Formats: sequence, C-alpha cells, structure tokens
Amino acid sequence: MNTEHNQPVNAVKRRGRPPAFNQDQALESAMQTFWTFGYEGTSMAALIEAMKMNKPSIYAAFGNKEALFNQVLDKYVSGPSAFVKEALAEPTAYLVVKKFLTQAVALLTQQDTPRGCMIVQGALSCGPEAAMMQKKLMAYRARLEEGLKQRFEIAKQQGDLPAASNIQALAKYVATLHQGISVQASSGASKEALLEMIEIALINWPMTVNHTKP
Amino acid sequence: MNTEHNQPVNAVKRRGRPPAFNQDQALESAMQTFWTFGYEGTSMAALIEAMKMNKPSIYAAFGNKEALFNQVLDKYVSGPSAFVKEALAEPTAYLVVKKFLTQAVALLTQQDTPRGCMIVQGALSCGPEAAMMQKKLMAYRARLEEGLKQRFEIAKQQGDLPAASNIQALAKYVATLHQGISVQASSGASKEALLEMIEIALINWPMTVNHTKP
DNA sequence: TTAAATATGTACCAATTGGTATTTAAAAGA
DNA sequence: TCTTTTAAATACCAATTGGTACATATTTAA
Repeated sequence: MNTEHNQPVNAVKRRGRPPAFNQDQALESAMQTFWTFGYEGTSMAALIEAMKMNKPSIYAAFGNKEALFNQVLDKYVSGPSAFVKEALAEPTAYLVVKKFLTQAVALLTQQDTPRGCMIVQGALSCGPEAAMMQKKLMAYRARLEEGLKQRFEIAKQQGDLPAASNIQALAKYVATLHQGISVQASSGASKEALLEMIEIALINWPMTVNHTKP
Repeated sequence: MNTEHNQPVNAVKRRGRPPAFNQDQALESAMQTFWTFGYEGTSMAALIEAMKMNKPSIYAAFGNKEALFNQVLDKYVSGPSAFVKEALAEPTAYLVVKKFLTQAVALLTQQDTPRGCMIVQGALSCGPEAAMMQKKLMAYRARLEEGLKQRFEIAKQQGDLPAASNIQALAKYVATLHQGISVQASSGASKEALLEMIEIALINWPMTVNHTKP
C-alpha cells in the first residue's frame, strides 16, 4: 500500500519500502491530539489512532513521546502561534498589544482547532514524569513575556510609551491576559465575549501625547 | 498502633479498631498532592505516600480517586479559596476587584502551599478519563465569574459603576486576570511582580464621580 | 473469654502505560 | 531472479494505573 504521500515531484528514488504516511500530515495530527489533551493526557494509543500510524513507525519517524512533542511544539510555534512575531512588529506598543490579544482570541477560539493555547496548557499541572515538559513550556512563556518587554523598551525609547512606564509590569500584564484568555477559551468563552473583554483591558493603555490611539 | 488522632475529647466510644489516621489531616495531604500535580497527574501511589494511609483505608474512608478529589475540592473552596466570598463583600466594585486579585496573588504565590490555583489548573488539559473533572472545574470557574457579574450589577444599581458599564465583560476581565495569575504563579512569578501587574490592571477601573479611588 | 465490629496490611487483579523485538511486505539495484 | 534496504504489522515487554479480596490486628460489648 504505497500512496506516496510524501514523495516530492522530483524526489530521488530511495531503496526500500516507501513510507505510507506523510510526515507533515502525521505531525499535524499529533499536534491536534497534544493540543486537545495536553502532554500527559495524550496516550500513545491516542496518537496511533490520530496519526494513523502504528507504534513502531511513530517511534522510527519521530522518536519517543517526548521527542514527538518537541517536534509538535516547533510546528505549533511556527504555525498557529506565528502571529506572535507579526504582532511584535506592529508600529506602536498599543497596536502590538491590541493585535497580539486580538489574534490570540481568534486563534484560541476558532472552530477547526482545539481551544486554548498548547503552550499554556500543554503541561501546566502534571505528574513528575511530565515535569521536564512543564519546565520547557514555562520557558516558552517566559520568552514571550521577555519579547513583549523588549518591544516595550523600544517603544519607551521611541517615546511611544511614557518614560516612567514599568515595562516589566506591562509585559506581565499582557502575558497574564493571554494566559487567562487561554483558560477562558478552553472553558468555552465565545470569541465575541473575549473581544469585549480585551477592549476593557486596553482602555487605559499608557501612551504619550504624540502617540494617540487610532 | 492507635494514636487516636481523630478522637474528639468526649467522643462516643465506637466498637472496632480505631482509625490510625486523622480524617482532616489526611484530606489536607490529599489536597496538597492534587494541588501540586493536578487530578490526572496525581496517582494513587502518590496519595498513599502523602496521606500515609494504605490504599484500602483510603477507599474505605473517602471512596475512589474521583470521590476523594471532590472532597478535596470542597475543602479547597472553604479553605484556601474562602477569600473569594470576603472579597465580594467589599463595599465598592473597585475594592472587590482589588481585594480579590490581591488576595489571589497572596494565596497563589505563598510559600507553604503549591503555586497556582487548583480550580484553574486541576484538570485544564487532560485525557478523556478526567473529562468529568474538567467540566466540574469549568463550572466552578463559571460560578466565580457569575458571582463577580452579579456583584457588579449591584454596584451598577448603587451608582458605584457607570450605568453604561458592560458588567459581563468586566466580570470576564477580572476572571481572566485571575486565571492568568494562576498560570503566572505556577510558572514562578513573584508576589511582588504580580502585585505591580495588578496595579496596572486596576488603573482605569471604571467609576462614577461619587465613588473615587481610595 | 468470646463474639462482633471496624481498621490495617499484604497480596492481588485486569487494564493501560510507554516502548521494542521480530516477522512480513514492498520497493530498488545487481 | 535474488539480494539489499526500508517500512508496516503483529506481538510482545516490564512497569504502572485505579481498584479489591482476604487475612490480620485492635477495639467494645456481651
């Protein structure tokens, strides 16, 4: 049963039986599963069903559960979570935050993907065996918060944020909202309700006189 | 080995071997464990060690894992989480929110208990077997948000909040911050950093002219 | 002293966990 | 055709999961 899923057009012919699965599609299915149930809540049995691969094939192609999750994480960051980089590129701190939170709500409440953020919820409370992943996700979150802080530092230097701004606290404010939004989304909050909520959160965003809200 | 842990001073003498454990202390240990590792991440083996009881004794005293967690939840709500009711009793919406978030930070970052909120993180992402607990905790969170909304409705009627206030969105704002704080706390955020963050979140809390910030 | 009642402790259960050894199938090259 | 190479599929592994049966210990009441 060779369906040649992952053969590029002019692929070099390799010897041996060709894989019956598509690498990227399988990883996508794994992401969907981990995203839904978290690292600990996802069993190999669930992955086997979702990826439509048998266990030895998964281990041969992606390594063990931990290695597979790491590859899923990469895919998540460069895929669903790619909007973060775009948001940080917005011209003002206000627009950065507005775009970041708005896009987060859009992603975390959309119909065709699981609700909630995989990096927030993938291994939040878990047993000792998932402790390494817990730390890894913590580091990812810390990196995002650090990215916001650095962006706000630039905004401060540009006179976009008041010189007296506590950029550390501002970054934590935005990160906290994002993490809360993740919990809200996974608990069933609607996109509309969360967008209204964001409006409130942004009402008093600090700005200097020469940078007004649009 | 009868240490008579749970014999009240003038207890009625019951027949049979007296329990070697204290009901409340054992439940406290169970709470600590579930709080740390979540529902799914807590194994019976971990509970046995923490509660210093053997498995059949646990089952006899508290029922199965699910029943035990339910009793732990009750204890959590009436114990560590009791500040919620106090906060809702504050005289103005602003003070309600300030007290609620400040106390939440205090609880979720204190040294002698696990970090993060058990109701937020106890079963956020989990496998199908914990789905019931996931729903149950979602309901708890929804109840809190509803409590905030009702409190804000009263504030609105009292002229404490502007008549045009979107109390639904305000309640979701506060609930989202609380949930985000839980994630932050479990990720190692300091009490001080979170208190600074709360200040920012409260800067533009809506108020009418006859109710000013203290 | 003995029976009834209740708790503890050991040993066990089937099912599931993550992970592999081994056999079989399908392709390319000689 | 036949060997080599690679993947799929079945069957298995020890360890752990939540949950129990059963024997033993400790108390009170008769």
